Amino acid sequence: MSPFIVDSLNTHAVISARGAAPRGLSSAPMNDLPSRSDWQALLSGTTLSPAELLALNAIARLRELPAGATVFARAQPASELLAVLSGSVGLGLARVGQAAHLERSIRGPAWLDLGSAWLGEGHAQDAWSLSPVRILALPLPALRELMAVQPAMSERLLAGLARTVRSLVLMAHDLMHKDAEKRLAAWLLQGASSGCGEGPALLQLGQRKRDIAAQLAITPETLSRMMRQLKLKGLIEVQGYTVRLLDAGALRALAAD
Amino acid sequence: MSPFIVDSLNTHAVISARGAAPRGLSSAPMNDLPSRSDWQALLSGTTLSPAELLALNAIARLRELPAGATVFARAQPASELLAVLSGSVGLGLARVGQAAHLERSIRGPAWLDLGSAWLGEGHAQDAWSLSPVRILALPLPALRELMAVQPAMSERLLAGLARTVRSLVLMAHDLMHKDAEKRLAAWLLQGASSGCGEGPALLQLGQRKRDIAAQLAITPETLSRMMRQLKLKGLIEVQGYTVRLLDAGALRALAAD
DNA sequence: CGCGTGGTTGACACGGATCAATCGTGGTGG
DNA sequence: CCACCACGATTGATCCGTGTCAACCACGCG
Repeated sequence: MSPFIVDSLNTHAVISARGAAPRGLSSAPMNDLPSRSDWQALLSGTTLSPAELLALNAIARLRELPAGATVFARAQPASELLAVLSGSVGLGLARVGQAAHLERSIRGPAWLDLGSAWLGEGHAQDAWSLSPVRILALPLPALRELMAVQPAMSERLLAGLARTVRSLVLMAHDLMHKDAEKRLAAWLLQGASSGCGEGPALLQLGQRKRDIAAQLAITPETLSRMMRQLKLKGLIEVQGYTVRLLDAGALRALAAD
Repeated sequence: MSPFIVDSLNTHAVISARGAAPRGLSSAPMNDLPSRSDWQALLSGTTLSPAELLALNAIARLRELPAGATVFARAQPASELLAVLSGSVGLGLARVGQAAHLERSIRGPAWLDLGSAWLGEGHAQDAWSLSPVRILALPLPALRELMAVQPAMSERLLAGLARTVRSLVLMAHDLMHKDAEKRLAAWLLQGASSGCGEGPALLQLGQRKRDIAAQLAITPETLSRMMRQLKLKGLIEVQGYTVRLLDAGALRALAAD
């Protein structure tokens, strides 16, 4: 529940919560509108025109939520497209008494639920903030009007949904055909590439290990054991919440089907 | 490889291949164009206007393939939206020497790959026909023009992609949190509901049990054992490729999270 | 009639979950 | 300031689900 993450391997270094850390190196203006780079990250493809930006900012609604808040609930009617601008949100199945079943975590800026609004059926899963978050909502009626005027917007949304489909297909594939070690290796490689493109292949975990385990569909105990395996094999170096990929090639080979 | 499916429990009844059977009770004109009901099944929402039908038929390309043919290959550039009109297509990972890794099977009429074309990255998985199939292809450039003229078409496509996302989220959820028995129960219920809405809850399997097992991410041996379990519990009655759901309520309870 | 294919069954092995204990850390209250 | 506690991670022991391997059966086809 708490956004603060604590380590415990040998050194037990403390890392700052994502919500408390500066959100990005580029531009994080404290005004009430999403920044241009936010929009660009969400709506891929060619550069957004000033007219598009203006129209988007006109219909966008922003919400700020503390850590642990419910962003939306399963089966709750969806009338807006939702994205997380900063912070991270967990998707999965929330359960009343017990710990939630985290299935995916989305770190902003990225789409949260780009699809449910187009079907009249409500959200497919629960969503809750893992840190303080800024949520962007695009009401469907206004977006429909915008799409009628700006046909290119439709294609941007289609591309966004297509990207979601792609990542889900990949996830399903991994769940069906890869064991825990393979999935962890693949996750480390993906995290290292998307996190930042430096050479030494350093990786800040950025969330509780139990949450990482949940997304890999393994228990925290197994995650701990698999990390030790990789460490013993000399593929990675672990210091609390910092992982250094020592042999990306071998990791890739291990993660391959 | 063969479209003919043979049973073997006690009676070993023979069921006809889907490709050989009449495709539907409604309308399956033998002309070269998709029927109105095909379009309506693919592009959900409100009824398609005659103008929309005309425009779609103008850009649609049809392909007929025998069973076991490659529909598309992973990483192959995708420049069209693909659907299967009749027959069924397997999605997954084809491997040269060995049996393919079937992950999903699509029975027409339904979209096959509605997303890859919008990203410039090629298909995410292999696709091959499990029976003789009729494939519908919508070239992207022509579709773009159509979307500019008919903005409603964009929304139909978005809804289609959203439905894909929903089913993939559901699949990932099941893979993460349900054991083999739960997944089989859920699959039986889903098959019985979508297959036909009659009361007795009869279910024709319609594909090889090993293919069913592959989609449930279990081995054929485990599928056989799970079927026997459910039979012993009195939840289902099995006769070859016909399954009768005796206690849908108990099945639902078993399949629940 | 032999052979190939697909399904079922049993014996066994293994991956990963579960349960329980321990450790290190940070926060809290006396 | 320090004892105490909550929480997360780690480790070990054990159990269970499911994959693997092998044998066998039933059917259709050449």
